[in-house]
Amino acid sequence: MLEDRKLDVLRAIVEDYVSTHEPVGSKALVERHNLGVSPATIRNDMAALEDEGYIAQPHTSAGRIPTDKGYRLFVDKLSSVKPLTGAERRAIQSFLDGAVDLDDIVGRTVRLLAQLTRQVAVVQYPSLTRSSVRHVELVALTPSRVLLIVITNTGRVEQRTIELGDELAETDLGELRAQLNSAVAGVRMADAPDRLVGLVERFTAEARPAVAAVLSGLLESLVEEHEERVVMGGAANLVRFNPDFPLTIQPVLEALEEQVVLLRLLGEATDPSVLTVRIGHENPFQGLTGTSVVSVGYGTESEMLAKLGVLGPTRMDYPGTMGAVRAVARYVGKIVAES
Amino acid sequence: MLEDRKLDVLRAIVEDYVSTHEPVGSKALVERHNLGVSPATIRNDMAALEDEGYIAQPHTSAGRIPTDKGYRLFVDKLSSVKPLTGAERRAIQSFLDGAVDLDDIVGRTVRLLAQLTRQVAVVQYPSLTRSSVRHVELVALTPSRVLLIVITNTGRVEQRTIELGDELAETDLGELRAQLNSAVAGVRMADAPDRLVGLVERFTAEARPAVAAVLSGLLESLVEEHEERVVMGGAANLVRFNPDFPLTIQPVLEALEEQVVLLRLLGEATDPSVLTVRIGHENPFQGLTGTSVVSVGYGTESEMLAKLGVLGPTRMDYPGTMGAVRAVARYVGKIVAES
DNA sequence: CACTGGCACTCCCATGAGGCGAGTGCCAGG
DNA sequence: CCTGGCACTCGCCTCATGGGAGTGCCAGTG
Repeated sequence: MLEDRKLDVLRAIVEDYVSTHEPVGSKALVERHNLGVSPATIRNDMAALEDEGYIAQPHTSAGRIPTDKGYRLFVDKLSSVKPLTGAERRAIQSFLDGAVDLDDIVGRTVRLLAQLTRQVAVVQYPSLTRSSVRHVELVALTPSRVLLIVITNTGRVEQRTIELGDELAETDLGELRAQLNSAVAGVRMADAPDRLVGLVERFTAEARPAVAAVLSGLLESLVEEHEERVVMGGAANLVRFNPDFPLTIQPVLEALEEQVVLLRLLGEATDPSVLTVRIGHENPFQGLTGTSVVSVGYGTESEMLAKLGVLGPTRMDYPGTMGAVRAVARYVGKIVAES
Repeated sequence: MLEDRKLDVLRAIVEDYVSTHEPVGSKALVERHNLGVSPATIRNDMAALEDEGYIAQPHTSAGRIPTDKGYRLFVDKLSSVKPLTGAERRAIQSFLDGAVDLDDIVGRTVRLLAQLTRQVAVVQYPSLTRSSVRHVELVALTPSRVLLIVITNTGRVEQRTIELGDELAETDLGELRAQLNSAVAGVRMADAPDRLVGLVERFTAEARPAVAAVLSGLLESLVEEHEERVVMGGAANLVRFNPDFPLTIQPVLEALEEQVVLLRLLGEATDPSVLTVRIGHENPFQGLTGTSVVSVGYGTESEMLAKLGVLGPTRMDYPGTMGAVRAVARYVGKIVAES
């Protein structure tokens, strides 16, 4: 009973603080929520909550604000993901259905998430390691330089210029192209390297150095932990909807400019369909205290291709944000699977 | 004589204000620059400059700050582009030389510009319409579907899937590939369509429908007004090096998120090697008062491929910024031309 | 034992007065 | 045409003051 009410009080504090952005006091609390008890009683509960570390006072004799620990409890136990309205779902669908290619899908998703949550959106491109090779192309630039192009089934195109160090006859180039494609076309990126073993031996001794150069270039393209591309958008929301945020905005903006940081923010791979929420200090970076990240994987039913998420002040509307992130991830997953 | 000194005074005001970010008074002026006259004299000149609209007082009895008109005169008449140091040139070169493909070049250029100028950098991808075809590749996905890949001399790769509506034999496909390449390889995108006229007739009647489909796909790729891509970076600099800027930062951030706006900011096509400076209200957008844009074209010696530039507060170091922008544009032009 | 009303206390913050200092415009003299 | 002097303006910093919101504690009650 007492415990129950304490949790009610915590929930009320979080909700009020999120909507007003001001420390909330005992009197305001009983007025806005019908808790059925007097302010004095609430004060006792608040004192207890403070002892346990769920709320804090910015100054003596000010109202209370939730701590990271308080938000954590709120997210884990006191709130439920808020489903979107039908109109919102339809809007998402029609907005994403208009996409024409992968870049477009990702770009639209970022804008959509940013608009929907009024926060900063981060979307990762579908991982290369899980996609398969559709075609390998070789184009002679000069007799000793070759442009290597790898096309994946997710529509991504990887290219690199390779110095052969030696000349390679046009016929050998054609032969190599054919050999490469029959070896790896349709094969998953991760499995492709195995298929290339022993391929050098099929060429004449004089062609081998050049062939080896191409192979090693291709291997790099396939194996190399490709910097996973990440797109970010909605930075203006940082300022627009967070009037007091500007003070701490700089480290956040800096963080957002680093691809590596964005990737780490999205978190380690987990089950898709499980929302991850990192609150304040739980984030792996300095300067992101005061910032929370809501992320989730997306992909086909069977496997996760990448992640997407949203970043905003710890003082955010978690149920709503989580609902939006989850919904968008589902639609994007479907669209990527279809294409 | 009098006119000369008035211009000296304006120059001094701009320089001091840029470095201190504070209104500059007559006394400070004679102390920091050896103008050889007394503060009272300077005051008369300042009064005249104010009447003419080159400087203004934020409040009565504060120092003066340059107006947009003042900056304009400074840029046009009173300053010269500051060349970079040898160390800076070497740094640019080595940083850009490490790039492996077009995306990488553009990405590095943005980071470089942002770092060098400590402002927001904007770089446009080399325009497709001005580049030439390096190679056309056809890949049979199924007997009736072909993947068309166009590689440009600027390193850009355009792809599209084409439904033939009909089957095309592998030999015909090879023949078509050869014909296409001999027709358009090395030809400018704009001129390429002419070269394709009459090409259909060289194929057998039964192959013609499929060939025609490929041709029309290729024509679309060549002619279509491709959305010009623009990349932006260094938004954190807005906050970092402009302590008072945060107040007006929001409209700027919003503008920077719109590709279309970025494109318009870089300005209409002009001669490469001519630096464009837009100061404050000269920019075509609300909310960019207080913001200046320094931009320039880049490309090969003979023609301009795209533009790049930098955005910052009107109170910026114009000579230095212009020097950096010009130098980076030259190097990028070279690199794009070589690759 | 949990809840309540009352009360003294703390401390933030808005308000306003006062003083300092930087800078100006103007003027008379060189 | 330049200069030194001088009165004046006005932003800003500092300090003191008062109001108000909120708290903790305590004694009283069902």
